[in-house]
Order: sequence, then C-alpha cells, then structure tokens
Amino acid sequence: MRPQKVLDDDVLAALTKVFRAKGYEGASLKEIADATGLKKASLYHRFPDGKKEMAEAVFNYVDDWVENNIFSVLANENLSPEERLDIGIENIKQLYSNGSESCVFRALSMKIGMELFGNRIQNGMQMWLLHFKRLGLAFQQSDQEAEHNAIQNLVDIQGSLIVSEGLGDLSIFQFTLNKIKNRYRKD
Amino acid sequence: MRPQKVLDDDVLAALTKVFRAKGYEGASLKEIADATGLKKASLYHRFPDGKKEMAEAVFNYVDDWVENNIFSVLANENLSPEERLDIGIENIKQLYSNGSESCVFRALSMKIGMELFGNRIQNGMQMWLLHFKRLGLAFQQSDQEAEHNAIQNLVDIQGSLIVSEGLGDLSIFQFTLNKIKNRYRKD
DNA sequence: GTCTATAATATGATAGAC
DNA sequence: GTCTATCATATTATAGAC
Repeated sequence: MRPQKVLDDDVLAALTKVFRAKGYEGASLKEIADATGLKKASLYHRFPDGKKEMAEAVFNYVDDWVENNIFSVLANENLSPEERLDIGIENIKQLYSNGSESCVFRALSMKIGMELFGNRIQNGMQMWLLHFKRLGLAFQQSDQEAEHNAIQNLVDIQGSLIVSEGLGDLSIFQFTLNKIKNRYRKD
Repeated sequence: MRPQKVLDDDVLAALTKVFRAKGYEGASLKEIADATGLKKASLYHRFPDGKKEMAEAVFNYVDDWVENNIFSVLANENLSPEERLDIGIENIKQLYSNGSESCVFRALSMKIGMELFGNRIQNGMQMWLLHFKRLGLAFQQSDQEAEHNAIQNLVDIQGSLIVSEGLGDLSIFQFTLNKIKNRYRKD
C-alpha cells in the first residue's frame, strides 16, 4: 500500500518561516494563509487541530532537516572529525541563514509555547547536546569536556542569534560559529 | 512645580512580568489587566497609546533597574574591579531570577517587536556592551580584548537563558555567570 | 483538496458615569 | 483615576459547495 501522502514541502517551508519570524501567538492564521497560499479552510483540512498542529508540523519539518543535514553529518563515520565539524557548521549557518533567521526553539518557547511544546523543545535540545558531545569524543575530548563543550555550543548558537539580531550585526553569529570550530581544533 | 507623578511601581512590575513571559503579541490586554489589577479602561488612562506604550514603559522600567543595579555598579570607581564584577554578576542573577525569567530584549524582539522597538533594543544592547567593555579595561584588558569579552558576555547571558529554559536546567545559567566572572579573573 | 461564507470568541480600543 | 458598558475588528475555527 502506498505511504501516506507527504505534506507539501512548500507549505511546510512557509509555515516554518512564519512561526520562526513571529512566534506562536504572533503567527495569525491570516498570515499563515497568505504565506502558504492556502485559504484558512484548506489549512484546517491539512491540520485538523489548527494552529497547534501547524506548529507541530514545523517542529517535525525542522527536526527532519536537522537530522539529515546536521546530526547525520556530525555522526558520519565516513568523514574525519574535522570534516564533520566543517560541514556541520556550514549547515548550521544555512539553518539560520547566516544568523538572520531565528531558532524554532526560541520562537516557540515563550510561555504558551513552553506549555504546548516544552517537551519537544527539551528533547530537541538534548539531541543537539548528544551529537555535539559525540563530536567532542571523536576529537578525543574527555567525557566531561565533550559534554561541557556541547552545552557551550548551544548557548553560543542561541545567544549569538539573539545578539546578532538585536545589534543588527550578523558578524557576531559568524564569529561565534568560528569560535565553536576552535573549541575542537585546539584547546 | 511638582514633578510629574511617578507611575505606580506595582503596575510596572506586573506589566514587565507579563511582557517578559508572553512577548508582545502574547501579552493580551485582558491578561495585563488581570496582572496589574487595573481594568482595561484604566490602563488606557495611564497609557493612552495602548499596548505599545505599555511595552515602552516596560523598557523604561527595566532600563532604570539595569542602570541603577548593574551599570552603575560596574562603573563604580569606589569599588575595586573585582567588587564591581561580583556585585554586578549578583545583580544580573537577580535581574533574571536565577535564569527563570526571560530577557525583555528576547521577549520583545520577534518580528513585530523589532519593528516597534528595534532601536531601543539595539541601544540597550550597546549600553551593555559599553559597560562590560569598561569593566574589561578596568581589569587591564586591551581594548580589543575588552570589546570581545563584552560581546561574549551578552551572547552567554542570552544563550544561557534560552538553553536553561529549554532544558529545564537553571544550573546552565548559573554556570555561565561563573564563566563570565572567570573571563576577568584570569585569561 | 480547495474554496466561499459564516460563526463564535477574543482583542485592542473608546465613551462616558462616578 | 477607576470603573461598566460597548464597539469595531481580528482571530480561531467550522459548514458545506464544488
């Protein structure tokens, strides 16, 4: 039997763009409808539970992208640790459009978002920690060191996104990603 | 002539709490009214321009607190650099309730917030940079080093707030503030 | 699967009494 | 300066035609 029809990638991309830019409360159905090119009733056909289900679809969409373009790269044993790091960082840049697009975790983690999606956000962050930690181990870091650097990487990424946007200076994001690289290249 | 009557501190504290927790779009007038104990019409009496003006009052309120409890400490020439650092960091902990309350910059910097308050946020962050930089200079850091550490401090604070909340682990915020201290105590 | 039309409610905001 | 009452609009959501 044929697999369940895949949700239109363009719709998901548009949904993601809106939620990342405006947050959960700020993303109105009108704006989502305009961005996707679908009318509100059509959105409810695809996402019967409404806005909440749309945001969940965004989490799934981004989770998939991150799994395929970041986690799988960081864990790819066909590549040297250096290559994993370089490609992984490049793809992180891409995920955040060089620092100009916000993180889904950040956009959807105000009070209402945490109530609805707190578990997803927590699990998602733990996955990032896990994969960064494994990268550290591949670089011969101690368990503790690898764990510590993983947390630091998350803090750096989240913080540099906020500060870059606030100051209107994307070079802070770029600089921060280089700092993350140097965390593995030397110590 | 008597100075303009000061806005009730309790109202401002309640406003601040709501906007920090829910963001600009997420903070409804109903919730603001409940939190302040004022009816909507009374809020409009105090803030004729409505929600936008309430958010601006929050910026002013937090700016004042930060000026009086952080910037003025970091710049207090009656204290040693070490004392300024220690007290300043303690007050930063207090500002964010040990990592459990979000930053106003973060809460009000989604798309709509940036359109309305982008300049305030940029100026506010620049003030933080300025005062951290001066602290670095007081610690005999080079101009470049002091500047770099100032940016790093902002990134660390913003990032650790997001990651602490996302992971549900406030120790990350605490640890990060210690890291900031060590940025000055040794290098 | 998408649409028009519409409903029910929430939201930001105002008028006017006290 | 605060309140009750109200308004216009926006918002989430649904019904039912095509």
